[in-house]
Amino acid sequence: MNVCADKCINEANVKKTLGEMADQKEIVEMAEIFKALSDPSRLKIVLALLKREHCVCDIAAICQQSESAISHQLRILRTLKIVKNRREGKVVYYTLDDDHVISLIHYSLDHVKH
Amino acid sequence: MNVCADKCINEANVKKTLGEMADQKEIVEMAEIFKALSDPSRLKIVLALLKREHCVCDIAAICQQSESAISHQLRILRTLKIVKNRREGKVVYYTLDDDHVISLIHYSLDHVKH
DNA sequence: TTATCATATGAACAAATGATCAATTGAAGA
DNA sequence: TCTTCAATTGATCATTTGTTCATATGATAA
Repeated sequence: MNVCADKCINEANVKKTLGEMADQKEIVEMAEIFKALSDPSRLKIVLALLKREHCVCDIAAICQQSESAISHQLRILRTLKIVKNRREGKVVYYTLDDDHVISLIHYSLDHVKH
Repeated sequence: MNVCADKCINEANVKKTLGEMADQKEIVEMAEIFKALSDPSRLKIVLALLKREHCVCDIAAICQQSESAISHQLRILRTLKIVKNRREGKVVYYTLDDDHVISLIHYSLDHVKH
C-alpha cells in the first residue's frame, strides 16, 4: 500500500499531506455544494432566494430565463436540499433550506465585494 | 424596461430582489471560483496545497491520477490565479495563490466537518 | 551533444451539463 | 365537467468538461 507506488519525489511530504487531508467522502461532499453554486444561472437563483421567498415564475423573471429552465435547476437544488418549496394553490414558493449554504454564500459575497 | 415583461406574480417582490441582488459581473465572478472547486479531483489538489507546497508528481501521487491529468487541472487553477508555481531545476512546485480561496476553503472545511 | 527526467501541451473522445420544446400534472374557477 | 394556469417532467441536442495518449519543452547530467 505504498502511496508512491509509481513515483513521487518527496515521499515524506506526500504522506504527511495525505494524513492531514480531508477524506474522500468529505471532499466529494464539498465539491457537490460548490458544483451546485458553480453555474451562474443556478447561483443567481440562490442569490435571489437569499433575499426572500419567490415563486417559480418570479424567479424566471428575475433570472430572465424560461420557467422550464428554472424548474429544472430548482429540481437540482431541491435534490441537494439547498432549497425547499411550499405550494399555495397553483403557485409554488421556494426558499433556501441549508444554513451552511446560506452562510457560505454570505461569506463569498463579502469576498467578491472586497 | 419592465422586468415582468412576460409574466410574474409578485412584481413588487421581483423588483425589490432585483434591486438588492449582486450584479451579473459579481455573480459570474463568484460562480467562476465555485466552478474551480466543483470538481473533486481539482478540489483535492487545492486541499493538498492548503497543507503545503507540492510538486506535480507528488500531487499526482496524492490524488492517484496521472501527471498529465494533474497538469491540465493545474493549468486551469493557474489561469484563475488560484495557484502559482516556482521551478527548481526540473521540478515545478505549486502553492495556493489566492487568500480569498484559501479562507473560503477553510470555511467550508469547517462546515463539512460539522 | 545526447539521454533522461519532470512537466506541459494538443488532439481526440466519452461523459456530463444546461437549455429548449412538447407533453403532463395538479389545483382552482367557470 | 371542462378550462385555465403554474409548475414539472422527459426527450433531445449542442456545448462543456475531464481524461487519455502522444508529443513537445526545458533543465540537468553523462
